[in-house]
Amino acid sequence: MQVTNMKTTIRARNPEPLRRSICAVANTLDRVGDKWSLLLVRDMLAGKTTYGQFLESPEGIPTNILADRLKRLEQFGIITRSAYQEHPVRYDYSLTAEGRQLGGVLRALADWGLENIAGTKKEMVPGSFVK
Amino acid sequence: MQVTNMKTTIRARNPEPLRRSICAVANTLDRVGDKWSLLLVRDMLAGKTTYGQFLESPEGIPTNILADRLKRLEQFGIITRSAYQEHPVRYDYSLTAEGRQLGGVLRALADWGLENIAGTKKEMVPGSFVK
DNA sequence: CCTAGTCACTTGCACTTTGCAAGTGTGTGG
DNA sequence: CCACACACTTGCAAAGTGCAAGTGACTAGG
Repeated sequence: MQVTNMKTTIRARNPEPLRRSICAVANTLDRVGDKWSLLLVRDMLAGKTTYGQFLESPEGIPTNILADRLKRLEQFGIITRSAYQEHPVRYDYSLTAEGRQLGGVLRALADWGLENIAGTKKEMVPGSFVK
Repeated sequence: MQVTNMKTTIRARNPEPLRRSICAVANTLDRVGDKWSLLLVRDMLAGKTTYGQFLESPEGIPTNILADRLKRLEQFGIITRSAYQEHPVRYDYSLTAEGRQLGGVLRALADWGLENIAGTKKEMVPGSFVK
């Protein structure tokens, strides 16, 4: 079918890999709309900064997914990586201003869950969602 | 099909299939934290109600995913399905009060995208996010 | 009555992503 | 030299996604 080839051609030529539409919601979901990314943002808003700390969260993110998500979020400009020591080099991760703005999304998700899913709790450091 | 029946049976019997943690954010993401669910909620907030209308959205959801997500969202109590005509039976879908409360999440996602992703637009019917 | 068309799905299958376990590289302390 | 810790990377099976094609119920046209 021609339509499929067209789509592929458009994708290959377009510098923005897979933009599903110009909708702000869809584009945001393409960056952080998966099972893990926003949980990492949550952890960073709660003060976590290192690979090891992210692994301690109760949801139990797999290590390969964690490494991949940290890369992605850095590419999107949501987090930054910097060495906090040499010998051996150890990196920590923290939110950019852009990433911190996701606090609004996190707050909305938490509010909805608290109101509509029994047994959920707001486990955050008090005030961490409040910019 | 046996597999599908199994899945359905397990879900029906087990009120909470896979709870990753008690965190409100994580639980909300387990319900709507995928690539498509929140776009369907967006469409319904914009006034769409039928299967065919959801297919018209610019993101191009595959039909099998659409059918699956409508089932899931109904099971979670976020949407309801009802026949809007007999002969032939045709169903339409609309948000429950619980589902409409996701408007807050959608608004937060849209705000973030508008501010941080170039070329995005708020394509919604004016005021549709504002409860 | 036969054919074409619409709507709402379902099915098949290739491809992609996820998740568990195990391994790797670079260092420190004993 | 050995054990250990941290921060990853790799292998591979299982699950999820997406495209295309098919199905069933019905309707309108010739």
